[in-house]
Amino acid sequence: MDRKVNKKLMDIYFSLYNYFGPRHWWPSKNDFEMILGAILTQNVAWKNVEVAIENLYKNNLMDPVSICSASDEAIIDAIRPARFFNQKAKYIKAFCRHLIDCYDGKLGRLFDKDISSLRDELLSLPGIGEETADAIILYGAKKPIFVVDAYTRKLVRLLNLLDEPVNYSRVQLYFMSNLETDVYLYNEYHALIDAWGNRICKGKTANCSQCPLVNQCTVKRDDKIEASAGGS
DNA sequence: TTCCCGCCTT
DNA sequence: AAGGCCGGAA
Repeated sequence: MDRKVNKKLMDIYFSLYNYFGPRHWWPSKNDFEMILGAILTQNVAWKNVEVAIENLYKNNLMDPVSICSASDEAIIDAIRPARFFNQKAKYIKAFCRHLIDCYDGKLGRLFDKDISSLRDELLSLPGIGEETADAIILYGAKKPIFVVDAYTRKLVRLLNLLDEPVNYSRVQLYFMSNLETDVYLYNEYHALIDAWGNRICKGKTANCSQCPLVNQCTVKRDDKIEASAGGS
C-alpha cells in the first residue's frame, strides 16, 4: 500500500523536519486572510506581507464585502508594503468580487468543490497562477495538492532529483506520485522547503556547513560563492 | 545593492 | 524568453 512512497523523498523530508521542526503553516488567523496573504506574498518577503495584512485589519478591509466596496486607493494604501500594489489591489478585489457573486461570499462553499475544478476556477482568476492556486487549495481548503515554488525547483536541481526541464507540473507530479497523499505531509514539506530556501541555501550564501541536506546534495556549493568563486 | 513563498503580457 | 510590476530589510 506504500509502494509508491519514494524513500529518498522521505529522507529529505525527515532531514528538514529534524532540523527545523514543524512549521505550523499557513501563518494566518483564518482562510480569508490566508488567501489574501497568498496573493500578497507573490515575489515579496513575507515580513512585508505581515505589515500589509495588519494594515488591512486596521482599516477594516479584511473581508470580501469591505474590499469590494472600498476604493482602489484605500486598498493600495494598505497593501503598499507588499510591492506591485496596483496589480495586487485589482487581484484581491477580483477574488472578492468572484467570491461574493458566485458563493455569497462564503469560502466554505468555494472549498466544497473537488480539487480539480477548484484549481481550474482559481486559475481563471487574475493574479492567481499555479503556485498561488495550489497554496490556496492546500493551506486554505486543506485538500491534498503539492505546492511548488522557486525553492522547490532549486532543491530538485541541487539534489538532482529530475532532469531538465524542472517545470511546475513535472515537479508537482514527481512529489505527488512519490509521496503518500496526505495534507499534513504536503503542508509541512512545502513549509520546510521554504525554511531551507530562505534561511540556509540562499542566493549567494549556500551555508553548506549548516545545511541539513548537505549529504543528499549533489552540487557542493561553497559557503561563500562570491568570495571563493574564481577569486585571487 | 541584493533578494524576497509570482503573475501577466509581449 | 524576457521585461514590467516596484517596497523594504539586510
